[in-house]
Formats: sequence, C-alpha cells, structure tokens
Amino acid sequence: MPADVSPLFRLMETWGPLAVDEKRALAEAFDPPQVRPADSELVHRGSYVRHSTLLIDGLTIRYDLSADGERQITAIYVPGDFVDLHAYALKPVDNYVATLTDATIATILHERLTQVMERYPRLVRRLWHLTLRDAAIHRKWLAMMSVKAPPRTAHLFCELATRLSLGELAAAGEFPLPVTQQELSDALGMSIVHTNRTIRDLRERRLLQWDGRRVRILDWAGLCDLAQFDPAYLLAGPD
Amino acid sequence: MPADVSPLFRLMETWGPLAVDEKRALAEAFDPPQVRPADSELVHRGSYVRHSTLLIDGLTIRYDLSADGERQITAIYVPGDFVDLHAYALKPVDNYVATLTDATIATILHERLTQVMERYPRLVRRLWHLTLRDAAIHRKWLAMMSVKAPPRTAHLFCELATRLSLGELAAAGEFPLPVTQQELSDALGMSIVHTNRTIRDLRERRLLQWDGRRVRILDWAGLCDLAQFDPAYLLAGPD
DNA sequence: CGCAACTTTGAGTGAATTCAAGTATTGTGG
DNA sequence: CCACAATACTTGAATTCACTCAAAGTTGCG
Repeated sequence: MPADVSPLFRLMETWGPLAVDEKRALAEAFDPPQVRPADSELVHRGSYVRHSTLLIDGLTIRYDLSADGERQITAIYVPGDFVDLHAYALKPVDNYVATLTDATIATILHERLTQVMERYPRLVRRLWHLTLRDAAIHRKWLAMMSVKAPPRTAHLFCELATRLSLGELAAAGEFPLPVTQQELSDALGMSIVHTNRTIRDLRERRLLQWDGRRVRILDWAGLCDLAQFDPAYLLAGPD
Repeated sequence: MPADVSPLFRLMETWGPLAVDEKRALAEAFDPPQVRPADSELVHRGSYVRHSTLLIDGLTIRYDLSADGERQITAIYVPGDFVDLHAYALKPVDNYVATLTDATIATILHERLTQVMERYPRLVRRLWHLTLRDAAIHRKWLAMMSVKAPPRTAHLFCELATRLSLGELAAAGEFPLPVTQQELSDALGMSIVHTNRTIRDLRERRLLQWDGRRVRILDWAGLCDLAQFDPAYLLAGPD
C-alpha cells in the first residue's frame, strides 16, 4: 500500500495543480509509512543518508548542537513538509532531525526520487519551490531573532497556525502543540525561564492560551499586531 | 554580448560538471551585465519582480526591516550566488535586496529561465541545489544567533572566507570586505557598539585584522576553533 | 580645510540569563 | 487506586551580556 502523501500534495499544489500521473508516480516512490514515537532521532549530524523523509502526521524538528551542548532548533516541520530534501544535495547532512511528537513519516530513496524527477521533470520545480519556501521561513526566523521575546514568541505561534491551517490542522484559532517549554525555548533561542515568562505575558494580554497540548488563539488580530506577522512569505506565487 | 556568468558555473559545478550546451543556453538567457553602485536597492519588499539576479562581482544583501526601523540582514551574497531565485516561487517578494558594495549583476527574466529549464531539465536540479545550499547557510546563521558575540562574529568571517575562496576571491587568508561596521552589525544581529568591541577582541586575540576594506586572517585554525566552524554545510554532495 | 560619515571608548541601563527553590503534573509499580 | 518518582512548570533573586546614550577621535572627500 502506498503511503498517504496527500498532505504533501496539498502543499505542492498551492503553486497550482499537479497532473494525476505525476502525483501517482511520486506517491508510489515512497516507502510504506512508519510511525515513530516522540523524541526519536531520524537523522544524525554527519551521517550520509540515502533517503529523504516526508512528514505525514505529527511534528518534527531540525536542530544544531553547539559546543556547550545548547540545542538550537532551526526548523519545525508540520504535516506535508518534506523534512530533509537537503540531504539530497548536501552530504554529509549538516544537522540533526528528530520527532517532536509521535509522528507518521514516509521515506523516499534518493535514487527513486531521481528516477521520478527524470520521468516527470516538472516535479523538480515543485520540489525546488518547497525548498524556496523553507528558505523563506528560515529567513523570517532569522529576522525575528533580533526582536524582543514577546513579538518573537507571538510570531512563532502565528506562523505555526498559518502553516497548519494550510493542511487544515488548525481551525477556529486552535491547533495542537504538544511540546514542552524547553523545546519551544530551543526554537526561539531563549532560556526556558524567559520563555515561561513570555508565555505568561501573552496569556495575560489575553492573546492566546497554551496548556502544553493545544494552543487556543484568543485574539488573532492582536497577536498578529504584536508579532508584526505578514503571511506573505508562506504563500505561493504563480508557478 | 552575453554576461560572464562563470562565477555561477563555478558554484553550480561543485555538484559535478554541466554540459556545454546547458551552460551556453543558461548564459545566453541572461540580460547584459549591469554595474550598480553600493547601497542601491535591487528589489523592494512587496514588489512583484519578473526576473532574478545573478551576482557577478561585489557583495549584495537581503534584509528585513522591523517595525521600529531595525534592519536585519538575512543573507550576504558573494559572486556566483543567484540572489533572488526566491522571487521565482514566492510573490510578492518577502524582503529587500540591495548592493552592499559596487556590484556587477546580470538579471534573467523568469519566463526565459522557465524556457531554459524546460529545454534542459537537469538545470532545474542544479538551481534547486543552490537553494538547498542557501537554506543550509540560513540555518547555520540561525544556529549562530544563539551563541555569544565572539564566536558568532568569527563564524561569519570563516563562512565568507570559505565561500569567497570557492570563487577564488579569497586566498592566503585575505579577502576584500569593504563594508561598514553598521552593516556587519545588521548581519550579526548585534548593536554597532558591541560589534566594534567584538572586532577589537578578535584583533587582540591575533585571530584577524580588518580595516574596513580587507580582512586578513592571522590564525585560521584559531578562528575556526573559536567559531566552531565546520564547512560541511557549504559543500556539495554527489548530485 | 572643513564637513560628514564612520569608528572608538566610557558609562549607565535593561533584557535575558543563570542559579535556586518550590509547585504542579504525569507516569508507574505496588 | 494510591504512593512515589520523575518530569515539567513557575516564580524569585542575583548576575551578566549586550544595549542605549553620549561624546571624543578618525578618516575620507569635495
């Protein structure tokens, strides 16, 4: 049984529809889906992987470890994201990938991906577009690193809400985020203490609630205003 | 006369040689090269551009402006870099692009790029690889944002030296960097005062010298050690 | 030569960190 | 189902890294 890669197609088709045979060929190139528990390492820094990973359900992260053991999360992936296309061009891989929650993934061998791309060259452009979007997200994170903690934190919630809503996983200003404050801190590049206080600040401003499992956005306009959030960087242009 | 796009090919061919006709077709798709003075805006945030820009000589940057007017530079481009391939997939463009120094650029219309890609599909993969590498650089910058000022600053010098040396613009531990401390500060996400003191610190440790025009690296091993620099993220894997 | 832009240094301030202690929650074995 | 351990969260207090403010040098250029 081929993996259910529909979350990927939903994202890829934001640039316009794909042909049926393109989608079938790509879907069939994936290995059967696997379920991984939270906190499983999927890719080790420095390893030579011969496959890439599609996230179907759950959350995964990419991170770097600094010399003193600090972890900086450089990306949070949501269902539909191709987690390490990077490995296709850059070997050995330059950082770690792990599940953040229980997750369903499907891997694809690079040689099979190459075959599909050679047969359906238009897919390459779409995969490239995914990478362009990932890069835009990285740039936005970079830009947010130099603003203060409340807008930085608010921005991450805005981004996740928007990205999850593309896969219809966020609705009515509510979405699952079953992660620890430590993990959120590593993504925001702040200490856990400061993250805790910043979350409290957002709660006291009645912008959102988060109990460690689900986020409830109480005031989307207010949150966007604080974060200076503009979703343009997440949206596709014409192909 | 077609533009001299050889710096681009030098970078693209780190993943293996390109065919002669692929290179010719791509080279001929560019508009004639233009010279732009330092501090010229090439792309305005929110605009809809119909071309991308190849940097042939000089330095350019990509940056975001925050609400309070602070500038965060999210990328520094060196000769051979394709500056805003992003615009190809994401419109309107999500941030600004400007020259940092006097620069020679060549633009390419997206429609012409599309034509070349359809005729030579293998080029798409190479362009994609460039974007994967750009994303890897962004991730490394992100990771460095959470380390202290001296290693962060040292890392930027290591990265630039390595990237410039691929184009043979850095040799014998020396390369041009005719930028202001304010510009460097915006890239590092630090205040100009702190950047100034950090540069002095690096000089006093006898790791490097920089007079605002050229960087002279005095102790490459020491600099890499301070920065915990590992060039793996800049290097191509097998295609 | 004199203005303008940039660099450098000092001093005070503040945002975020570390250290530390205590509370709440979750999971597990008896 | 409870007791207990382990993990996660919360808050206070002291510290520090980096920032802002301010002013003095320096350099480049018309």
